[in-house]
Amino acid sequence: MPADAIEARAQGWRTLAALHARIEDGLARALSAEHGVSVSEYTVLDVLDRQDEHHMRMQQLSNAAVLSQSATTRLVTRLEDRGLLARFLCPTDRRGIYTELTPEGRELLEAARPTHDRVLTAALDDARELPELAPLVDALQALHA
Amino acid sequence: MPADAIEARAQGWRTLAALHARIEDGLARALSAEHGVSVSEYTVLDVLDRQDEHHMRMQQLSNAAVLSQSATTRLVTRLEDRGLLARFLCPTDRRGIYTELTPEGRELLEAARPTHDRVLTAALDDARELPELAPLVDALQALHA
DNA sequence: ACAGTAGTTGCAGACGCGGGTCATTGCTTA
DNA sequence: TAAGCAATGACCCGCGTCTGCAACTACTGT
Repeated sequence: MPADAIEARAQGWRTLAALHARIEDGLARALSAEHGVSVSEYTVLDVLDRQDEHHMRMQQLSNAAVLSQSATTRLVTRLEDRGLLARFLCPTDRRGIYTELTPEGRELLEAARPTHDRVLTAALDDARELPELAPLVDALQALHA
Repeated sequence: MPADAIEARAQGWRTLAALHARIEDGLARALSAEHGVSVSEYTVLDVLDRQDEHHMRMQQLSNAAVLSQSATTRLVTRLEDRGLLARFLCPTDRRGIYTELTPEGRELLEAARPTHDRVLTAALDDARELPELAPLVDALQALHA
């Protein structure tokens, strides 16, 4: 592989990392301030809600949130303590534990989603103004158009 | 703004976040295992090396690494303690502090860069196989082609 | 068939580390 | 004197690693 192709990849990665950091930071502040949840927590609630059966095993969850198994346990425990989701044993394999949103969890999610979308839009528009990030923003828009 | 445009942005963000997490995780493990530096630390070394004058002020550094001022101080201190970079007073404004790579730092960076590039390439190729990430990977490639 | 045993999987707890925030201090510059 | 830059320390949080425990699976020999 030619050297400039590698450099192009590295540069792409730096761009992606920069954009990610900006968005993540904005989301973290807004979600925490307005709804008391971290980005990971919001992600878990969101993923659970999008799930067909509305429940998941811990491992799927940790995969979706890109967290370690241990971190997932703690995150779910936090959310469970706040009454936002519930654990129940998997009937067919009692090692497994399902989690599902409670009504309170769904309520918070629906309250937080506008915040999430607003901040995300703002962050993207913001990044759109920076010459080094603008191309990636556009590419992102085009992905699911 | 139409609802499906918002959903498209949200989906784009989830894709970006997922790809970012995968790459970051791979880089973190490899850089830590093979060279004993975190991604933030590598980033700082790399940014310093790319700099025209090969030195930067703390604030620029914290901006580049997306860290708080406090975290930047601690990070620089760690690297300084390991002899990888050095601090010196900014001659024109003695409130400012410049940091620059030491020969050891440059050495480590040059040893680590192949690791970085290898893992990055592998992570991208890996993501390229996943249908939900492939389009973004391609878009990233095209950015700096 | 069946009990025994080893290995695997799913989750939770303990520990250390790096990061964020806030407040304070020491210089330096305007 | 007021404002700016960096260092430092206290404190809290959340994550990763490693370890442990319980439940399940698969293989073994009788």
